[in-house]
Amino acid sequence: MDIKQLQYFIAVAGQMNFSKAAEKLHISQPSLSNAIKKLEQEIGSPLLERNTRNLQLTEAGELLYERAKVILKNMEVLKIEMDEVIVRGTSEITIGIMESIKHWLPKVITEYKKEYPEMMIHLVDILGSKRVEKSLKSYKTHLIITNQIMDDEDLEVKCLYEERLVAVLPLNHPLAEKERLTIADLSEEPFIISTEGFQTRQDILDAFARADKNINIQFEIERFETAVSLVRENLGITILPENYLKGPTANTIVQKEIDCPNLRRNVYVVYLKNRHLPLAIRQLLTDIMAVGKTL
Amino acid sequence: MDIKQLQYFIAVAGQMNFSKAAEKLHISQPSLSNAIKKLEQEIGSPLLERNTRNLQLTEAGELLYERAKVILKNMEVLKIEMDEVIVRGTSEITIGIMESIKHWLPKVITEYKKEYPEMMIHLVDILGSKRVEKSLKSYKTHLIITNQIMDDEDLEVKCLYEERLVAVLPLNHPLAEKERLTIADLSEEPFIISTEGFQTRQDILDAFARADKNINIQFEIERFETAVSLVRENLGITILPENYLKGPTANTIVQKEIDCPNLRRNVYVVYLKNRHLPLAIRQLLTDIMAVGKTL
DNA sequence: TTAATCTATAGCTTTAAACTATAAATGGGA
DNA sequence: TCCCATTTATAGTTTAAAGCTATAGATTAA
Repeated sequence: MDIKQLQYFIAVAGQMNFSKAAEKLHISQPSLSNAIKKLEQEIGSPLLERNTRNLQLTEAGELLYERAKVILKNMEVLKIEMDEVIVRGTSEITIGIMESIKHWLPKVITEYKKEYPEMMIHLVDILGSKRVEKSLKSYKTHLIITNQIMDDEDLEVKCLYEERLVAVLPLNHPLAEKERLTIADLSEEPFIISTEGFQTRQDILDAFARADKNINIQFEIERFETAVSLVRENLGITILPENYLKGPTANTIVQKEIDCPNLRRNVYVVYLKNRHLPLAIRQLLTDIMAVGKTL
Repeated sequence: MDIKQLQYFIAVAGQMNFSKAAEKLHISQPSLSNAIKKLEQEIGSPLLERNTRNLQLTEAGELLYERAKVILKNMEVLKIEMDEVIVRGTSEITIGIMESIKHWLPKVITEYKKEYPEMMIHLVDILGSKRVEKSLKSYKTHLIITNQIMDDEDLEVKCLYEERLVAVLPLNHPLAEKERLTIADLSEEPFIISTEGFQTRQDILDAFARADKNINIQFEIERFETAVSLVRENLGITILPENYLKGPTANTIVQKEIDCPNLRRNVYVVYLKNRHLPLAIRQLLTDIMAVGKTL
């Protein structure tokens, strides 16, 4: 029983048709028939009930199909890992990011590039917790930086830093004059919030619920940048992570601390626990993890 | 990258010697050298640092070694499962048991044999919780019947029945006359108990601890039969599951209920969650699980 | 330097996996 | 009912690769 035989069998069981499976495998139909026949002899039992019209898996076939899929998946992952572990002239790394880390990630990458100039870095936007999991488990991204709270035993989650969420108001907004701002103050204002699936949306809704106040949602957005534009146009107010507001944006709106100790979020770096990360990527991970201290 | 190549590499990495690995694999040394060379070409990186005196794994070699071991293990398990799923004239099943189920297991097997007369049944004694886990995970036993409390996510644990633990006294023992028996009554008596690692030992010690009473251990035994013999010879008293005492033993000692609601134990059937059990074994499992209702 | 030990190379043989051509089986439609 | 379309199996041949033996080359210990 070798890998090729399992691949052939998976193709037949997947297509439920020898001829089409053979085509997909780029071999002739008789070769495939022969290969399956040999596999059945080796196992000592038929795997398929053949009929010129219908194919059907036997009990043994069903079992082999389930198990072989897992083994082939492992082989695929092995190939990916072996490719990555090889020290080549140039190598690649893919990081899933969210927009609100723009204030520190470029600096970390600049430093990293001095040590590893040959590394090609892909930055991919990842939205929502399900995509975090999927992106990592399909081996598409090496690391993901997110504020999504992940609860999956296959994932390693490291907290980078904690930051406050602050109110964002248009210039000249009445609330900007107030000494102290509470959830109650924001309750009746037209509110701009992230769409379903974003952790920040949940954090904000939780804070309003705990304060037992209503929230008057008028806009749902996917990017903080959109939220800031809407605020600037006097269409509503919002709550954003304080670090996101650093930089040129700062003078175009008013940001104000809110009297609410729970209005905070954590930023994590997440990766697959069992994935082998080559040295160059482990180094970037270390650099990223150090960012919490310098912030 | 196929299974054979991985096997060859594992052999070399395990022996750290091409010639000895070749011998173990029953192929010539040049064939093995060639095979590893081809594997390295395919992967695109050396797996071993060669020296006529010392071999050493490269980083890629280390990674492949770890991953390949898992894949080969999966292949082995697959072969076992495929062998078992095939309906042959005669087939085998191995059950791990403890002695204290002799009062019902033979009956279940008698009934089962009427339906599956061709099944060969191995009964193996299993002592202690670590051995339960090991025996299942090495695919040596299909099912284990035990009172050990197992906490392992790979294992499926089904409770068959609950039974009382009762005091076992020699004939004419003064305590046999008492109307009601408590832990306190047993506290100073010379006590016979199972050795470390048995659930029943823990259950008894827990009961004494909860009652805040001393236990005067004089004998440690591995089999309940031994305990009963010692009691019969007036060397001490003990506590055993009530069902164990059914049958001819019953008249040679005195058994007495103890005023202690926690002095009970559960009997479980345990098997590997992800193992494919062929129909004939699933049927026996069903028969065993039905025993709790008839008891 | 030499002997011992180990891996690599060269050239040959054998095995098995692929191909093409064709036969056999089956079910649907004329 | 019979024939055709579809699909899998068989036969025979070619090609590729995996194995073998013999031997060379490299390294260390004596």
